Formats: sequence, C-alpha cells, structure tokens
Amino acid sequence: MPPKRKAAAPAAATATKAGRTSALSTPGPATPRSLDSSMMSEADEELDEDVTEAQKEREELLGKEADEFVNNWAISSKRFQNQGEGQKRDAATPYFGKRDFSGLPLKADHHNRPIWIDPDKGTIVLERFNVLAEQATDFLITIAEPKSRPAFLHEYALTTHSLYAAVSVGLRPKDIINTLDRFLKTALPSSINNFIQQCTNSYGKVKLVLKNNKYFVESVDADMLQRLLKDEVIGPLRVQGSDAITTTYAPTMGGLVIPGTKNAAGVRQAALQKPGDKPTTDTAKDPDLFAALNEEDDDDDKEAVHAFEIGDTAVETVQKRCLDIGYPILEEYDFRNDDVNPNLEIDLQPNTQIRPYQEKSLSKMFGNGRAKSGIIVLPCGAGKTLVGITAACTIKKGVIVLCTSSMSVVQWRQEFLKWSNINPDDVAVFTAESKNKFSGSTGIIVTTYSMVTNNRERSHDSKKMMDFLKGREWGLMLLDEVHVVPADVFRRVISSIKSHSKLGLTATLLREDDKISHLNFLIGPKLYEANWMELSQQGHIAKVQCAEVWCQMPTEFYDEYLRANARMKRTLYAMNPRKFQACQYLINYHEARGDKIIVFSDELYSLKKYAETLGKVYIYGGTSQSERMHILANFQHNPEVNTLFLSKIGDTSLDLPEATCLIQISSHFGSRRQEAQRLGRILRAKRRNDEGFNAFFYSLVSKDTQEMYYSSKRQAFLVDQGYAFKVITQLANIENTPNLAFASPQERRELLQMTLVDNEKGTMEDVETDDLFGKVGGGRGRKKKGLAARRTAGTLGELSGGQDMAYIEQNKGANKQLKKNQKAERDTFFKKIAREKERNRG
DNA sequence: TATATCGCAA
DNA sequence: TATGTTGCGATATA
Repeated sequence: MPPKRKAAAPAAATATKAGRTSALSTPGPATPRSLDSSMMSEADEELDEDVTEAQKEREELLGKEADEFVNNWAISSKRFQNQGEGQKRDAATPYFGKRDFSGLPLKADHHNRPIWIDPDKGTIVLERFNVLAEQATDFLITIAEPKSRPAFLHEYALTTHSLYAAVSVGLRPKDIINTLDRFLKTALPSSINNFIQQCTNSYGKVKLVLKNNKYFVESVDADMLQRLLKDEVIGPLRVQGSDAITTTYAPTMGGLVIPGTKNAAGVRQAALQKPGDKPTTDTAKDPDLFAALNEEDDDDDKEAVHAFEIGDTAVETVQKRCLDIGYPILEEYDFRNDDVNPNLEIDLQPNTQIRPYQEKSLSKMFGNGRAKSGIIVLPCGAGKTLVGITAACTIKKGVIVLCTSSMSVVQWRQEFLKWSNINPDDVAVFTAESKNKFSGSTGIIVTTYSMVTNNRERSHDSKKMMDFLKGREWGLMLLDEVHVVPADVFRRVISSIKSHSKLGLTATLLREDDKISHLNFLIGPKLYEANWMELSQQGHIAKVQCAEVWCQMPTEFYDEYLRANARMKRTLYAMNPRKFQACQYLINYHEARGDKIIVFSDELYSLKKYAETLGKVYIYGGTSQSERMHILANFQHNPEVNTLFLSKIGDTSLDLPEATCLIQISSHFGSRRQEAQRLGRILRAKRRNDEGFNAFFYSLVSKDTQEMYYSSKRQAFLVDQGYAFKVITQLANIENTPNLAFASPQERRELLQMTLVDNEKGTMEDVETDDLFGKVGGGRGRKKKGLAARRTAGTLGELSGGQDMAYIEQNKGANKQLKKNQKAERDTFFKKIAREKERNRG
C-alpha cells in the first residue's frame, strides 16, 4: 500500500470541521402540545406476578444470546482467512511462530505515523510521543476500546462493540479503513480490513425509531429492509395495512445546537452568520477527527431512508431477533420531529458553559441531529450530572432519572434546579419518602433503581406511581451509575419503562463479572470515554499521587495469620500494628500539611479500633442519619476535625465533603471499581489548580498476605488510566514519630490478644460499642438484641474511651511539634519516595 | 416515630 | 486463585 498524504491531512480536516460547526440555527420548531394519552401500552394490564417470571426468563435468554453473539463475532475466529501479505521468514521467525509480524511491510515514512496493529487480535498500540498522537487518539477512542493508557504507549483494542459504537456515531466503513491506514506504520493487514468490513456491514444499518408514537424499523439500505421483512420472525410483525416501505430523507445535524456549548452562546449574535463562514469558536483548535470525517456525510446532503412500522409490543422481539441474525438495532430518537409528546420547558441557565470534553461526549450523542442511546464514561468529579442535564435540555421532553441511592436522587434534583431554568414543580422525586408527580403535562422524575424494580408488595402510593411511570413515554432515560444496571434485577428497568432514548453515565464501566458487555444491547454503545490523565493535566480534576505502602507483619501476627481462618485473616492483616503505625504517621503528616483526610476500611473491627485509638470520628452503616450529618458537617467546617474514618459506606452512599488525602487500610477483595471510585473522592479538590498541588492516595498493604494479590488486582484499572503507583516499603523517620502506637513488643502482643479475643466469638455485634464521644455508634445496625452486647461493650468502652481522650491531647501536641520540624520531615519523606521510585524503575 | 425485616448487590 | 458480610432501600410493625 503506497504511503498516502500524511501530517497535512488532519490539519486540513480540522479546518473543514470548524467551518461546519459554525453552521448554526435554533433548535427545531416549537412542537404543539398534544395530550393524547390513549397511547398507553397494553402492557399495563398484564404486568403482574407471572409476567415478572417470564421477564426473568427472557432476560436470561437475552443474556445468553448476547454472550454467544459476542463469541461468534470475536475477531480471532475470522483471522487470516486470506492472509496474503508477504510472510517473510527470518532467523527470529521460529521464536514468534504465528505471532511473527515482521512480514508486515513498514511504510517508508513510518516514523511519522503513530500506530501499530496486531493483525491477529486487533490490538492497536499508539505512540504517545508521535507528532500525530493527538489526532490518532481522537480517532482511536471513536473506533476502538481503550485498554491501557499509561504515559508513552497506549493500547486499544478493535472489537465488534467498538466498531459498533463507531458506526453508531456516524462513521462509515471506508472512513474507518482509510483513516486507520493513514495512521498505521505498516500496511493495513487484510485480516483487519475484512474484520472492519464485516462488522460495519451489519452494524448500524438498522435503526429503531419512535416517530409519532409509532415504532419504525429504519434503514438507508432498502435491501436490508427487504431481508428483514422476509425474516420469519420479523416479517409478520410489521403493522398490517402499512405494507409499503416508506421513504423519507434523513435530517442531518445542521441546525441542532447543544445548549451550553460555545456555539449556543453565540447563536443570537451569530444568527446572521452564514454557514461556511470563518469559525469564530475555539472548537476550531480542537482537532476532532471524528467530526471531520462526519463532515463528508453532509456533502451527500439528503440521504434516503426506508422504514416499516412495527407494533409497540413487537419492539423487544424485533430487537432480539435482529441481534440473533447479526444486525443489532440502534435506538434513535428524532425528538425534534416528535409532536406527540409534549415539550418540556427547560434550558440551561444563561451563561452556563460546558467543558470541551462534555461537549465532545454530547456531540457523539446528538451527532446526526437525533438522540442516540448509549453510554458516556467520565471520571467522578468531571461533571457527569451536567452532561445528563444538558442532554435533557437538548431533547426537551419528559425525563426520567434513575439513581442508585435516595441521596443521589436529592442531588440530581438540586443539580437540575442549579443548572437549568426548570420550574421546581416540574422536577418530581419518587422515593419511599416522597411520591410527587409533576403538575404539568410533562416533567422530570428522579427516582432510584430499586424503586422501579421492586418486586415485592407495593404500597398503594407507589403502585399508582409505577402505573404512571409505565403508562407514558419518556423522551430521555438517564441512568446514573449505569454499571449497576446489568445486575439481573436492575435490568428490569429497561423493559418496564418506555423511553425514546437512554443515556447511561458512569465513572467506571467496570465489573468483576462479565455482564458489562450486556450494556451494549441493553442501552447502547459506549459513546465517549474520557482519559483521566488528560483531564487532570487540563486541570478539570485534581492531580493525584498514588502510593502503596508495604507493611511488614510482626512475626507473632504472621504466625496467627497463617493459622487463622479466612475471616480472621482479614481482620489480622487489617490490624497489623505496622500498618497502624503507617496510618498514624500518614495522618500526622498530612494533617500538618493541612489536608483533609479520609481513611477507608471495609473491615469494621479495624475501622473502629483505628478510629478510636487515634481519637478520630468514623461513620459506618450503623451510624444514624443525624450523626452522619453531624460528623460530615464537622469534617467539612471544623478545623479540629481533619480525619474521617469510613467503612465502604463512603463508596456510594455518602455525599462526602472535599478531601485531599485518602488512605486505605482494608478493602473489598479485588474490586477495581471500588478502588477507582475511592480515588474519585479526591478528584474534586478545589485546590487542584493551585501551583503544584497534589492529592494523595495511599493503600496500606500487609506484606506477604493475600492483600498483596488483591491490591495489585485493584490497581489494574487506575494503572490503565495512567496512574503510577509508587511502592513504599519504609516511611521516612517513622520511628521518630511522637507517640507512635504499638511501639513496644508488649503493646503489640496485647493488641494481638485483644484482636483475637474480640473476634473469636466471631460476630461484630459482640463488640458493638456505646457512643464514644456522643458522635458515633447507635443507629440501625444488625446487632442481635441484648445478649452479649453488654458484656464486651463495657471492656471496649473503657479501654478505648480512656485511651482515646489521652490520644486526642497527645495528638494535638504532636501536631504542634510536627509543624516545627515540618519542613525537614517533608523533605526526607519525598526523598524517600523519590528513592523508591528510582528503585522501581530499575 | 423508631425499629425490624426482607431482598439484593458487591 | 475465591471469598462472605456489610450496607442499602422499601416496607411492615408497634
């Protein structure tokens, strides 16, 4: 393959693109209101007990089929069908065998091109240091799945799903192939070419569109529709009497303006500006190859589309069948031409401007002027909510928001009020406590997954509410924390509520099981995934230093550890006195530095022990609502309270104040999601834009225990995002920390004894403590009534209560002292870290 | 109003 | 290389 135009090409593309984005007009015409609600689905009446059974079965089936589908389409099954390209052999060939790709001819100017591809697996490697790296990155996130993105070499995988996503945002096969070839250092292997052709031929050709309250199967390819009509399952489902295939012209993006973008801001002044004028926006600087390619689509302006109608009840069958025969259906909502569903009065607050990456992700969703269903992945603190709200403001139809907890329900409502001009009466909350409806003909409902999926007997009110939710059509379904949806029960949401489009939001599209791929057909493709490192370099989220601190287990602890059962093992490695000391040291250090510190421990016994011994506040599941509020408020405003201990309650269900340092002493097995979520807790830091400001993330790990294995597993995701974990085996000057706990062998033995005794009878209930400082404890823990509670509570109360008071004072003194030699100590600390870093590199 | 119970997720 | 127990929300109960 001859070398083609190189560096100049993307630049040119950028220019065209910029010209295009300035083609402005206001969003579609005001839609007349129609209150015709006779369109309710027949589904309502039959939705009772036995239906849920059937639903379950159907979902299982769908799940299985999705898996099979994925397997059938794996790239490896189609590899080398006609591998013609010169398989040269040389001396090294025997060592690589089939994996010798030296035969792929390098292009003459290969050093100007940034990517390599594995013809076998579709793995793409990108050189970040290449001049074209930026453009290539933009292209790659559109067509491939980011696998690993550390500093210099990024790894992507070309998969069926990623190509599906690329097609769904409007790329054509020839765009993909040409651009890929342009960036490749070698000739494009024919296996990859075939793979792309095959995937893209079947993907994205068929669309499911809801128009005037009727479902249409739509395609630009008339033959394709004929094939579907001849299909034994789909054919009969076509609505009788509409035998003709209708042909219309597809709208293009022209005219649609996403609120909050610079374009939107300029709409009024630029109303007279002609399309094609010189760009006036900064977006021109942003080389977005995808948009550039999409640009070409607009040349053949009006594309004919063909469609036939299917009944409401047939939708799921058709979707499933299409998946079976290899033409997965895309969901699109032509909201601008929907004059059946009433419009919602909503717009972003004037002067609201969304960030470039938010704009980018939304432009993928609304790329062709319709709303495409799919998933947007942004790190915590990067403004997912605003993306959702902006989408709602673009569609301007009824919205249903699903959250994981009632706390985030309240937050979503607040955010809606904060960012948009929505009438507060139109944002209704549906939870156990409040079951409001909006007053007008349409509005926004914020609710939880569990509220909608609840299988059990319902209270009268919520039954009525559910009927209401099921009985209407929603313009947009916003799925917060969408990674929870594949959980079998939550999946039911999708089928029970009818919405024209679905937008999933998450920070970590990750699960430890394999159900994550189900999202591809439950909701839609991944439309956009932000790179954490990039956002932190641009100052949208904080820069974080990650460190793993290895703590030696004292021999007597290790002996017990080896002997203990799994449960006790976990307690023991959390209670490791060296770990305790490291924790104490880090807290001292960071408090002196002015940080707000959160310490996570999933292990409740150690959580309480650590917090009580150090005289810090803690929150866990058993902390009552009012105490939680009290503690959080103190942590946020009281300069005396700088450290907060949390159980895994802090992962999802607390609205945590800003923190700048995070220490993990115990965590849940190898959950990458948890690790990422916790890191996310410090990404919001307002000080992030201060010169040289860093947030800190420490994992304390007991050496030579299972924790080491879990820890490495947990870090995988963050490492792929480009975070470097430093390993620290020795904290500088730790032995000189004043009032270091468990410094003597005697104390360590006592700690061990106490740990063993307290946990021997197994249960945490036994050591449930009374309110220590009147701040913690109580609440609705799962403690068994009466019984042993009093016995041990006494011991522990005395023990920790007495010691803690002493500790509080000592620590205050210690902090003052620390401040004196603060600088000296900080220096040694960082020298230590630097030395460790060197060692790890070598 | 506070608390116990249940189903479910990780 | 797998685990088991913690927490949530909704509802029923006194």
